[in-house]
Amino acid sequence: MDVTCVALRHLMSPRSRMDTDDEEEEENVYMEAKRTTPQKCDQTSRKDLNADQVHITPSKLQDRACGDPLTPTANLKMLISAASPDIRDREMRKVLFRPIENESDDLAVDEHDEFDGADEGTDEFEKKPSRKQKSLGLLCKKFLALYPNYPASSKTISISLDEVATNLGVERRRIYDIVNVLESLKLVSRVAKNQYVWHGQRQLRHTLRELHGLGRKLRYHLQMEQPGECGPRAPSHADEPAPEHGDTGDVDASSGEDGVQYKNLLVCLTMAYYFSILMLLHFHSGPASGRKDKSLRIMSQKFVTLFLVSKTQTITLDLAAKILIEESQDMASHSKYKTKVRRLYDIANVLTSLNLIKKVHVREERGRKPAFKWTGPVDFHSTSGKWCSWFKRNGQIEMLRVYLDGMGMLPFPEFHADFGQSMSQPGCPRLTRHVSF
DNA sequence: TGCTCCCGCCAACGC
DNA sequence: GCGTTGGCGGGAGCA
Repeated sequence: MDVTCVALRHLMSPRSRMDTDDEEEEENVYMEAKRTTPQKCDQTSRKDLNADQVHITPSKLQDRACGDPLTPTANLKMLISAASPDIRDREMRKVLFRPIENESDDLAVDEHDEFDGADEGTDEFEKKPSRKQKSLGLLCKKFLALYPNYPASSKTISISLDEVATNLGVERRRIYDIVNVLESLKLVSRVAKNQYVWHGQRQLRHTLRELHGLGRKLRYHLQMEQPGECGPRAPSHADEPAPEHGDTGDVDASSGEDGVQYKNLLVCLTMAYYFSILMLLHFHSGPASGRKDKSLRIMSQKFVTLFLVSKTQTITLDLAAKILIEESQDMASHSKYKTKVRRLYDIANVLTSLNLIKKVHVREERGRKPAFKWTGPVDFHSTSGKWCSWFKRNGQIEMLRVYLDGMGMLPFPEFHADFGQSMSQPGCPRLTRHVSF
């Protein structure tokens, strides 16, 4: 594949760049490709240059991307770009914003994905864009390139679906597909008709922790271990184990004040337990009862949850579809199954663009089977010890919140806010006195 | 041939 | 009524 971008170290010596073709460079190319302007350079013609020619200010080629390290100006730009995420993003947008119809190969820099090779041929303008060029995954990459991964929390980035659809040269329907999946991971949230707010991956780990907690609660992990077994059981709380995060070991119940705190802690945990049941009922509303329950958003959350509770973190679409069909208690007709799988492909494409999963193959009795492997963060589900310090610092209310958080019971940001607000109202601690056990 | 998934119809939803 | 949202499945591209 053509090397399309340079690593920083090459800025020190442009000539060495042309001589190198090792894996490290490839890796840098890949990492940088997400942040810098993807470029397609005529590598072969450049290799033909001799040493003297390299030192001559090169003529500006029509197709040469502005970051081409052969020109001093471009070198400067690249240096600035490397130092400034904003500039990198802007450069990225310049390329990605081109309508799909004119798109040829800019995203082919990503050698790790399956969009590779979508750019072959020189007379792309004559051709109808290929299926790959119009894929949801590629579209999602373009969408993601519009916004920073980790925006400053003080900055609100609004997304107008109409504008995005126009900019990316696609129908709004396709943007809905992407936005729904992003919304499931809280990378965006809907604020009004046609209007979303971009959060980026700021809350991603938190969201994953919630989903992981939910997955454990819903016993998805048991189904992942026994794929041949029947589908998800309705959440039964009668035999629910004690809360995993209820580690009270750090609390000294023997001393006077701490003893009172300890009792309050138990009250809180009891509340939390019953509250978590209520939240489960809210979040996991059982059989698909309406349009909303079947939405791509929910399906995406459940799909991600399956990865999070899976030991191998590898799931075939087949298995995921089966679990999800069982869960919604649809009759597992072939048609329903196919539809579910289609949607999972959509979701998987977006998750792949987010680098949260990647496509792999698993060996089965009847040969290889396509599957997806989780490649996203894995160190998201440890809250042990955390809530005890919270307890000491902020009292039981805040601790309760952290506990629920650890259980995956605070599914929505607005709920965090509401919860925090309502629980901090004067007199709120009285709530604990209303609970007897 | 089976897998993958784009595309757009059309119904639910909400103002 | 009309614009928005999104479920759904036909069918075409691709390996």
